Amino acid sequence: MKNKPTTKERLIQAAVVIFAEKGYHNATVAEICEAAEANIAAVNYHFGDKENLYRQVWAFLFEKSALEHPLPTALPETEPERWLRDFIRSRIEEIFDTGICHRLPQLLHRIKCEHTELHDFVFETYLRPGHERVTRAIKALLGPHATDNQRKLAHINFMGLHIFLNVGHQKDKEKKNKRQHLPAIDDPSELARQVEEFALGGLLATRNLIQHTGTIS
Amino acid sequence: MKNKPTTKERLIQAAVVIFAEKGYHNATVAEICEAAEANIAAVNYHFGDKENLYRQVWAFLFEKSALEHPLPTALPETEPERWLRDFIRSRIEEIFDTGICHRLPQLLHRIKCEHTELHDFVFETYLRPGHERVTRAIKALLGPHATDNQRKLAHINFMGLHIFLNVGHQKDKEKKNKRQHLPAIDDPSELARQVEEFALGGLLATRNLIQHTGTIS
DNA sequence: ACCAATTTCAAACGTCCATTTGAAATAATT
DNA sequence: AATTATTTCAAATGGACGTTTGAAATTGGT
Repeated sequence: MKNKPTTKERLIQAAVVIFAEKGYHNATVAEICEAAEANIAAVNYHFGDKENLYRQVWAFLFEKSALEHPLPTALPETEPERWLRDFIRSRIEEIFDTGICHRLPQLLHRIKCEHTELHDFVFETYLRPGHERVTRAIKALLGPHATDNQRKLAHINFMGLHIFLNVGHQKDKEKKNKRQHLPAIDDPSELARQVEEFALGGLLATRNLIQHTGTIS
Repeated sequence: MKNKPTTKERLIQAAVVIFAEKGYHNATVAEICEAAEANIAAVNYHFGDKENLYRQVWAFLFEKSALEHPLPTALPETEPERWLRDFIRSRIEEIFDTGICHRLPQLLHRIKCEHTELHDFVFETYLRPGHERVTRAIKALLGPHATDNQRKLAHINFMGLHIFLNVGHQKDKEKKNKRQHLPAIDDPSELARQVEEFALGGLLATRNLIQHTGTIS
């Protein structure tokens, strides 16, 4: 009852881990094949080239994580504050997922660092829907007086929180021995709570700023 | 009255730009030498190797930017809110500096992406003092009830704002044609104002959360 | 058992890039 | 002017890595 996975499957599995830990450029085809117990030529045979393997890894991982850590179901416009809180929580649970799903934000962290068209491909293919729903929630929360520029900046500030948290977490994973940036995460839920609070506090303060200063036009 | 800079100086100048735009690994010695109008062997002759050139670039840039965009002078403990606001403003002015100084956050953005001991070197050599003063300001602002973990997380959230803003700004610079993440920055000061407001709003909300839920201990 | 298609394999190829080398050119010293 | 030290230069070296190749091994169908 071994049912050893096919070479192709083993390559994907190995590539998920190695791409996530080292990024696209620093990962070598040789080490992926070695980890998958496959020949050096296996990647090119089964996937054509390294880049296509990378795309398959994304497809595999994203599909998996979208099931376990989906976007909040409610409409972002109706209860924007609630929606944004749930969104953050989902992202943080994904970061600290103990299964395979934490490889997705890890991979995301990596790809943001390499300038390649792969980044655009990933954003357009996988990230845009979530991005647009955040946009709508923030628009609803800030109210009709906010300018597009103010919304964009608030969006950046909002997203920066969990994304940067992810960066810190990835760094901590890399160097287990050294001093850690993050608190020990005995309880991701409590951590998520604090990030939620910071994010909403920031957004509401932004709303106040906008309403009090008013805008020309 | 030409007074053409020495080869060594030209190499540094060229390397600042190229390292900042492409990062350490993607920048080649050949292109740096070409931009500096120097021979391919010039880097090794004047600096020993590529890595050492990189360190010299940091020393040069950091010194320059520390003069133009210094940390706030006040003690972080006395008026933490004021100090943190000034800190953010200084960082944002640096990001949008129109001279050479914007290369520093750009370089910082790059180095965070490459896993190399250079990152640790840079942090320990240049960034630690600023880091510690932020720590103290946040500690003062959150009050004595906050746990170390809560402070660490608040610190991450706070720093994430301008760091992630920098990331977005760098991305926008890379692909001028494509859709931009950030608002057009006609006025960095107004942008800084909104980030300040978000940051302090977030921190104060965090303080409220801590005081209301209370901590065991 | 035989043939054809698929998959695996070790070796080789080609490219990119940091670094070295040793000679040539230039500057500094006497 | 002659000698020495410094700097520049083109070419070569060597290593890393993605990809190709063609033969060998395995699998599937009849």
